[in-house]
Amino acid sequence: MADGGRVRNITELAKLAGVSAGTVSRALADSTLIAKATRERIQAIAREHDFRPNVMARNLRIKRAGAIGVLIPLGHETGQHISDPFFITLLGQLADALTERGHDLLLSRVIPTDPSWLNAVVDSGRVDGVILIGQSDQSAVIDRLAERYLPLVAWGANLTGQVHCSVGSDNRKGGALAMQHLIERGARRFAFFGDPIAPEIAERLEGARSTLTAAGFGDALSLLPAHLTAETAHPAISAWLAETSDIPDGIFAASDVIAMSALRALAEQGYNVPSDVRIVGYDDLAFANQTMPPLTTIRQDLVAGAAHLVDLLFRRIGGEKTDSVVLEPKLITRGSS
Amino acid sequence: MADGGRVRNITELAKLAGVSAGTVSRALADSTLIAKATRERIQAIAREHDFRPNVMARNLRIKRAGAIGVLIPLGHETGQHISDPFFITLLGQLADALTERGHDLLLSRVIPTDPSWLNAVVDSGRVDGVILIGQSDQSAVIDRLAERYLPLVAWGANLTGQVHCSVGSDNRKGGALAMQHLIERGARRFAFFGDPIAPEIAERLEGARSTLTAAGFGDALSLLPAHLTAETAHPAISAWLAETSDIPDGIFAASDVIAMSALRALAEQGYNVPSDVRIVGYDDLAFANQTMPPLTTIRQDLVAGAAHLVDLLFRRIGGEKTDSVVLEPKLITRGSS
DNA sequence: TGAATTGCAACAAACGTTTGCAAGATTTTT
DNA sequence: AAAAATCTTGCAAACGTTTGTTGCAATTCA
Repeated sequence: MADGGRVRNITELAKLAGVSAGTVSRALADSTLIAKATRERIQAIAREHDFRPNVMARNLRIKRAGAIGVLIPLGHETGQHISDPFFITLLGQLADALTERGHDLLLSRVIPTDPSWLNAVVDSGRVDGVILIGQSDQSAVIDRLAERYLPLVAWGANLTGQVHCSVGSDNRKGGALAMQHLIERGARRFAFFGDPIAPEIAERLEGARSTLTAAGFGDALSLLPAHLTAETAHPAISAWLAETSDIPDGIFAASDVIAMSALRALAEQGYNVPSDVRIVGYDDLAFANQTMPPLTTIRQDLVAGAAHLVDLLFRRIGGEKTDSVVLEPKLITRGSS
Repeated sequence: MADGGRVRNITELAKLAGVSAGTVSRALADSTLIAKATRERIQAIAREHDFRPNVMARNLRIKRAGAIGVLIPLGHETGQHISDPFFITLLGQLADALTERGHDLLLSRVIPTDPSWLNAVVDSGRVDGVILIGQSDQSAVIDRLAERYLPLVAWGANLTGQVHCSVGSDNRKGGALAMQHLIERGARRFAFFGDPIAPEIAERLEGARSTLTAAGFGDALSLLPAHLTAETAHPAISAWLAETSDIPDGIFAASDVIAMSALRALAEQGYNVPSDVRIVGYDDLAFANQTMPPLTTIRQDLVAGAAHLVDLLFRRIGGEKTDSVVLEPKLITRGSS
């Protein structure tokens, strides 16, 4: 108690304890270089005055930042919002994993205007490493930085020839699984909802396409390639449905968010899911089994993904040159198909 | 281009430019104390070498942190997750508003074990101010800190006698609006889904109760007071519905997340919404008009809320002793009632 | 008892900035 | 042409830590 908050720095505390600043520093770090008696005395005084050493000064001296930058690059579409459930789910996992490792999470929603957006945060010295949630259309920029800056990992696609370390599911395989399932359920006219500008989405589309052609449905795949956020998906899909003459009976949505909007748009226009149209989503977010009907989807294990991201990042901070990780996607069958 | 990344600090750049470190510092800050010619020359060199001054050192000297701590206190229930859509929606808004003001967002999901959890982050000097998303059951702890630490604002309830500055909707009024609406739609047996341990929820319940008694339905309100997260709500509600003999025909859920789970549980047990049961939620999150049927709910304007939070915070950082803000809740009528 | 070892704490130099002050160079004024 | 005013830059002291080195006592050893 006493005069809580009086002591502003380690030197003042030292004066109070009648020792030098260095001794206080060591004492608070519980260093055995300081006699146990004085150590405990100093710690007691610190506790009494509710003193905590300034982290910034410490970090400056130590040459570490104590924080990890988590960036959400919104390259192609500024409308895409940080509150996208997918981002958020991953973010939550990251927050937990990072605090567990004693690091803070510095969140930045960044719209890459000039190509130095990434360097700005890296070179500022505020962070010990960077986790990118998604590559957007910035894969080249990321690669260029990755050549000189090790502690950087990204959620997303693992393209051939890619320099930077990524974690993501096997999107091609995921796309194949989804299409396979739709075919098995008897769908014959297919559609893909999603914007292949993002490499992940492009891969999902590729997987879907090749499965389709392999099964002999070569060109039965329509495309709604608009960039679909939680906000824009529903009107876009409604409009598309209205103007499309031959409604598909098997829809593969590039994300659960899109799938959910499709569910709603279809219901509004009087179609029944799954008897008229079957839908498969992607991600298996928390809400996927809350929809009506519950959503069949391709599961990406975000818990494992987040764990991988921070594990790889810390190994890279330690100097290791880690390889990318590709997670196995899994079909979760529910009511929508 | 050249040897990108060579220059590690301002002194090296100074050597390169043939000037002193101080001059470089001023030049990069575009201070008119430095001749325009040298200023531009130095800036050019800095650009060429892709140099950015170390933010940590700068902040230490300047005595500011350049970051705002955003804390999510999970007092009563560790199970509640950061990915709760409500938290996230607010978080996204905050991220935007803070970066706009040139501050980083330091995210912490904190489980208050000992009562110094708040002091720990405040006294560490890592942040210029703190925004709490929700008070959980820690109102007393928050108040105690608020007495000595000005730059602190919280989303949540504005209790009488409360010391700390808060932003939130008029929960009592919101509760009243919801109940009023259910009554008008013809409901006669009411239920409240939510845990009044959080002060906000308690106020919503109070508002609902007093409206009910005023309308002459004194004790027609059943309570499902379990703590309801996105994960736990559905099973809890399903169980409650199964064991309750006289199902209510008007449900007021303390949050949209709970309402959504209720929608699903009711559908599964064969009830029709809104003809059998009417439901009103709280929050008006993005997904509220995506449910089937779309959710009638009490809207909290989170965009305005977030704007208020950062505005108040920065005024407090500037030394002003601001008052709390109470937002007007608004009934949004949709298909579920 | 004198020398060698150990334990403890103080000193001071970093970490990479910013900024008040002072000094040298240039221009303006009288 | 000398004095005053103005520009421009360098110097050095902070900011609050951590940590290698040094010095002094107290202990152990021969």
